[in-house]
Amino acid sequence: MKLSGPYDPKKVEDKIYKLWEDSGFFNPLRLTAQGKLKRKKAFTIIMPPANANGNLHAGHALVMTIEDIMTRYKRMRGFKALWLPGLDHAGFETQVVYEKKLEKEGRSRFKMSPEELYKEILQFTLENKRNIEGQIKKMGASTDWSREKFTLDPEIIKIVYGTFEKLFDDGLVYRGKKIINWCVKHQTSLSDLETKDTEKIDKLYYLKYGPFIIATARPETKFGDKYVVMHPKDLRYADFKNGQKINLEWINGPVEAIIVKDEAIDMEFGTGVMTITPWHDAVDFGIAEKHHLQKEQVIDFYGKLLPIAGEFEGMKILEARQKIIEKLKIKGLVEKIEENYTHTVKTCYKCESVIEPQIKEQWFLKMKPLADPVIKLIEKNRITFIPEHYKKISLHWLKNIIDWPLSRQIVWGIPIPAKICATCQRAIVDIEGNKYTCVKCQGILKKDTDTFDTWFSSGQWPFATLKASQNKKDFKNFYPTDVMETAGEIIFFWVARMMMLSLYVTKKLPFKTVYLHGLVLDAKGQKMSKSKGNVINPLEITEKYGTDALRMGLVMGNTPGQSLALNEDKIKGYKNFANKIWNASKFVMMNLDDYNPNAKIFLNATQKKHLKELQKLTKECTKLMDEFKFYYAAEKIYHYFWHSFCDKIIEDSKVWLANDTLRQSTQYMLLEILLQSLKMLHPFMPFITEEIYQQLPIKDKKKSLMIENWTK
RNA sequence: GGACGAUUAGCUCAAUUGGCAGAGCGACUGAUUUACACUCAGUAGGUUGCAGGUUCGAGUCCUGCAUCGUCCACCA
Repeated sequence: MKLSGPYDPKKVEDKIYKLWEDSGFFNPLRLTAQGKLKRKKAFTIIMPPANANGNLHAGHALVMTIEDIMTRYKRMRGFKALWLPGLDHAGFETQVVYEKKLEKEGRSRFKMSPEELYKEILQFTLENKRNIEGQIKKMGASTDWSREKFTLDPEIIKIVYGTFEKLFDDGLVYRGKKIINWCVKHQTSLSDLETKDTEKIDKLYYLKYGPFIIATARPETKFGDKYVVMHPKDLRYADFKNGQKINLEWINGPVEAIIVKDEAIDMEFGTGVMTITPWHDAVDFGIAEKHHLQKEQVIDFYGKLLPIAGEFEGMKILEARQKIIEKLKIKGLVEKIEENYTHTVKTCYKCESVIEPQIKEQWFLKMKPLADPVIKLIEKNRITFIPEHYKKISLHWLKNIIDWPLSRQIVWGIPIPAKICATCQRAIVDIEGNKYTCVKCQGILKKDTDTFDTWFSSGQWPFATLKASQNKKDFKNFYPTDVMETAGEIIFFWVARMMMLSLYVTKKLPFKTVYLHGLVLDAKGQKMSKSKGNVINPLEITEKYGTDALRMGLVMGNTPGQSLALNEDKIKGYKNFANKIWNASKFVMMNLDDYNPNAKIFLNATQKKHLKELQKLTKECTKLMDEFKFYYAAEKIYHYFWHSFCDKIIEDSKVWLANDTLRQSTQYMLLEILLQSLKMLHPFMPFITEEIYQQLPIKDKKKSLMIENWTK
C-alpha cells in the first residue's frame, strides 16, 4: 500500500512538478510526439507577464489557477496546448518599488547616476524574476518554460523598436509639445490611466481682477494669467469684446489683460469669468490652443515657482499660495474666501501626490486610427468577452480614446530609440544608433533619454513573444492566440492596447476570447492592502493547506468579472476534500490486490446505473468547461466525488466486495469511477490527482495524467 | 453628469440562460475504532432589495425606484 496516512502536499508537490517538467509535456511540440493522438489543433494562452518586482500575490495565484485549468483541460482534450510564461520589467511600477527601498536605506535616486540606478534595478529585477518563477511553479502552472520571455529580452526590444519605427513612418507616432500629467515626486509624466481622482477640501478664493471677480483654488499659478475668459452668450459681460485689452492691478503690479470669449466656460460656476493658465491646466491649455494664445511656465518641474513670480520665486506651491493671498489681501484684491470647497484633483496613482500639469515635449501615439479598426471587429463580434458586458466597456473607451503619451522620464525601461536635433528640435527614430547630424539643419542630434511607458512593450506581448521565439514556426502555429485571461482592472491599460497594436502590426486580432476575472478580496470582502494588514499571501496558504486546496478555493464560486472573497475556512474545506480524494483512492486500491484488468466484466443493474451517472456528469462538466464555467464544473465534480462516489457508491460496494460473484465487477466499477473523476479533477487539483494516477493499476497508462484523454 | 455591475440562507456565492430556489462555511442534534474525525447520518435557516408588468410559469425578461460598488468625463 503506497497511499498511507492523510494526504501530505509537502511530500507530493515538488516531486510531481519535477515529473511534469522532466516529461517535457509543457512544450506543445513534445506533446505532439506522444501516443496515437494527432493533436493537430493548437490552443494558446499567453500569460500576462507578471511584474518582476516582488512576490506572487493572490491576484497572480488566481491567474495561474484559471489559466492552468484552461491549459490542462485543453491539453487533455487533445489540443497542442501552449501556455507561454513571461515576466515584465514593469517600468514605472518597479522603479517606484525600488525607490521605496532606497528611501528605507536612506538613499535617493536623484543622487545616483542613471547608469548606476539602472544597474541596481536590473539586479533587483533579475533576483525577483527568479523568485517569482519559483512561485509560479509552486502554483502548479503547466507553462512551457522553454518559451519564457522577459520584456527586456533583446529579441523583444527589437520587435518593440520595429513597431515604434513603423508607427513613426506611418505618421502615427509624433513628437508633441502638449500638456501632460507630471508627478513632482517621481519626476516623470504619466498617462491619464496612471492618475486617479482624489477628493480634496481646499479654499476657493474670489479675487478682484480689474472689473471682474475671478474664482480660483490655485492663486499661485496666476502670475502668468493675462487672458480673461467668459462665455460669449453671458449677458453680464456683453460689453466686453473678444480681443479687447484692459489694464488692471495684479499681484506684482499692473498688467495688461486680454478678453477671450469661449464656450468652455460654465456660466453657473463662480462669477462666470476665469483667467487661464495654459501651462498648468489641461482645459486652459485647450482654450489657449484654440485661440492661439501664449503659454508661460509658472511652476518648475520640482513644484517651485519660477522668476515670473517675482518675490515668490523659488517658493513651494503651498507656501506661496498662502503668502500670495496675504499680499492680495493687503492690496485689497481679495473679495472673499470660500472655506471647505470640495473638488477632485488628479493624483499620482502610486504616491498620491497632486499631479502638476506641465507642458512638455514628448512622444505621443495617435490612437484613433489604431482604435477604429478594432472597434469594427469588436462590433462584428470577432472577439468574445467573458463576461459579456466588457464588450460595451471596451467599445466606450475605444470610441472616446485620446492620444497616448509614450515617454517616461525614468531610467527603468526600454530606452526610446530616438534622437532630437539640438538646433531645430526635429525628432527622428534611430534604432541602430548611428545617426549624428540633422539632415535638415546639420545640427547635432542628441539621444532622447526617456523610456517607453511599460504598456507600450507589454501591449505587443501576444505577437512579440511568439515572433521572438527560437522556434521559428511558433508565430505561424500559435498566433492568433485563443484566450487572453487577465484582471478586468487592466482592460484599458493592457487588453485594449494589445488589440490595437497587434491588429496594427499583424493585421489580426491577437486573441479570440478575453476572459476577465475580478479582484481577490479578503475574507470580509475588503480590498487587500499592506496598510490595512489584510493581505493574504498565497504561498503561506499553500504551505498550510496545499496548492490544490488553494486552487479550489480560488476557483469555486468565482464567476468571471466578479470579485472573490477569499477566506481560510473555505480553503481548509478543500484541504479536507483533498484528503477525501486521497482516502477514497486508498480504499479502492486496498481492494484491488486480486484485480485482473483483462477479465471479462458483468455489471449488475445498480453498477450500470452508477456508471451511467458518471457518464452524465462527464458530459455536463465538459459542456461547462467549454463555456468557461470553471466554478460550476468544479462544484459538480466536487459534489459528485464526495457525496455520490464516497458517501453512496463506496459504501454500497463494501458489501459487494465481500461477495465473490460481485467482487470483480465492483473492482472494475470503482476503478473506472476513480479514474474518470481524477481526470475531471486534474485541471483543478493537478498535484494530488497526478500522485494517485501514478499508482493506479490501469491498462494503457500514460506517463502523466496531464496527457490522458479527457473522456467526453 | 454618463456608463457598468451587484443586491438570493447568519457569512461567501451558485442556479447550465424562463421550468421543483441550491452548495460551501458557520450553527444545532446525534453516531463512533471506520478508506477517511481532515469522518458519517440528520436538523434548522428564504416573501430571491422594493413596486409594478409580460408569461401557463419569473431569482432569471421588461419598466420604475432604493442601496452598495466600480469605471469614465467635468470641476476656474
